[in-house]
Amino acid sequence: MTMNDYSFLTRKQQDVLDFLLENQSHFVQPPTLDELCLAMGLKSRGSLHKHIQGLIQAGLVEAPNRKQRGVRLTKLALKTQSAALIDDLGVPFVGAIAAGVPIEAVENVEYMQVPAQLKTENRCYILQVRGDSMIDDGILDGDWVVIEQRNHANNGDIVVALIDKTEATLKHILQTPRETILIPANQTLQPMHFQPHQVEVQGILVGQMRSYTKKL
Amino acid sequence: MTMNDYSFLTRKQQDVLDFLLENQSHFVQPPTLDELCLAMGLKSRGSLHKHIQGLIQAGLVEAPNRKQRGVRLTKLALKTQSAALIDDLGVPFVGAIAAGVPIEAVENVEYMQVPAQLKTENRCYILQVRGDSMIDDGILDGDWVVIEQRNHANNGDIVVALIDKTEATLKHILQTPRETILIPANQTLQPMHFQPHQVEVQGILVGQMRSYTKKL
DNA sequence: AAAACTTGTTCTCTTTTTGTTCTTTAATTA
DNA sequence: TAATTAAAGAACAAAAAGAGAACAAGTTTT
Repeated sequence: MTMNDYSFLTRKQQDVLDFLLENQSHFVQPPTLDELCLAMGLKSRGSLHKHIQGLIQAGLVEAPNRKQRGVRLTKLALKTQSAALIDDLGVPFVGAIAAGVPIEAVENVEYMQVPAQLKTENRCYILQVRGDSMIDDGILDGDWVVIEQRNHANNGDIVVALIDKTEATLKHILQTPRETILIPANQTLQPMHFQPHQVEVQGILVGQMRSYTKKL
Repeated sequence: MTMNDYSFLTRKQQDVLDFLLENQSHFVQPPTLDELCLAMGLKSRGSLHKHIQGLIQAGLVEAPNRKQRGVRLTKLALKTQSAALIDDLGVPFVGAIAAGVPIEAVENVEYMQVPAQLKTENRCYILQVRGDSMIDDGILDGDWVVIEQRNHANNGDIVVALIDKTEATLKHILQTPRETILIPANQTLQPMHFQPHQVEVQGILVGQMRSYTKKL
């Protein structure tokens, strides 16, 4: 199984690279040529040496250093790996959403590590909830919600809706040909009725998170 | 923050460090060079001495002290060890918790990548909530909760409590000298009163997650 | 207090490991 | 068949690891 496809690498170089990537860890000593030989089923260091040289030329393995031995991957190699395996970057936290106020964006976008279960295949982002309009659905003030970026929704979905291009809010949506209704999950609040063209779906709720120790 | 990169250590230095980390708890007193030699199968203190010097330079072993002998690890060494374990694996998902039923453990422990905001420095694990006993706190059936492993709690904390060593439940806790009260967050349910010795705290709630797409 | 023992340190010397280079051999391709 | 490529193995130098002796400063035993 090749994890990365560097077409300019030979077959054996690929194999070596894959092995290094799989067994790489910050906390383990990089393997020596002999150990790599054993792992790859070679009997001579000399044979392996040529492949390593190729990987060094490709910038995927650190240039040898008389002082620091072992075959270690470069940052480049590690970077391309994480990009290939999972989106290791996480999900961007873009701001807070309060009923009736546009999304207040954060200046420096942070990325949060989100478990796979809380996101979808498609582009997602994170908002922090302000207010109690969804409290009956167990979405409290301060919760983070994972939103899948979309411009359409099904009836009953919880959506990020932009009203009249000015106000953003998190609500249940009910769309009919004549009107669009945004329904809070809070017995003290009333559903809001709009002309369909007034409401723009910006995403649907796919995940939610809460911290009981860090409040902000 | 600098990544814990031990790659500047030589093989043997790493071996010695590993040994010290693994057996650290077994030593009443920090081991002497001779004891370490014996343990590592060396015949000369002089050989070992060089490796220890390397570890001292790396800040992983305490600088020697004529008065206080033995090889002792620094705080840094202990810290980086636990950091290595937790960061790589994520948080283990150990099972489901329903009011009045022991935790049903999953057979193959999965690890979930949890955002830093939802966990603490200490050991955490994940449970899936069954039932509606905490619904007024916005904790719904099917939610995942992140629990910090602990055996004590403060009044008002939401805890995983083991009752009479048989039933596990997620509730608010109120401890007095005479009794321990477990309080559900559900208007239709009553607080439960116990003798203090009947209730065992297994952890406190530090984070919570919900998926709107994957139900199980 | 003196002798004997521990413990960490330093030194020299030897052995082993490791990366490199080279030649030879086997396998594959043109 | 000639040319190309990959592997094996030998040889080598530098680094790392090890053994053992010697020594100083402290402990313990006598």
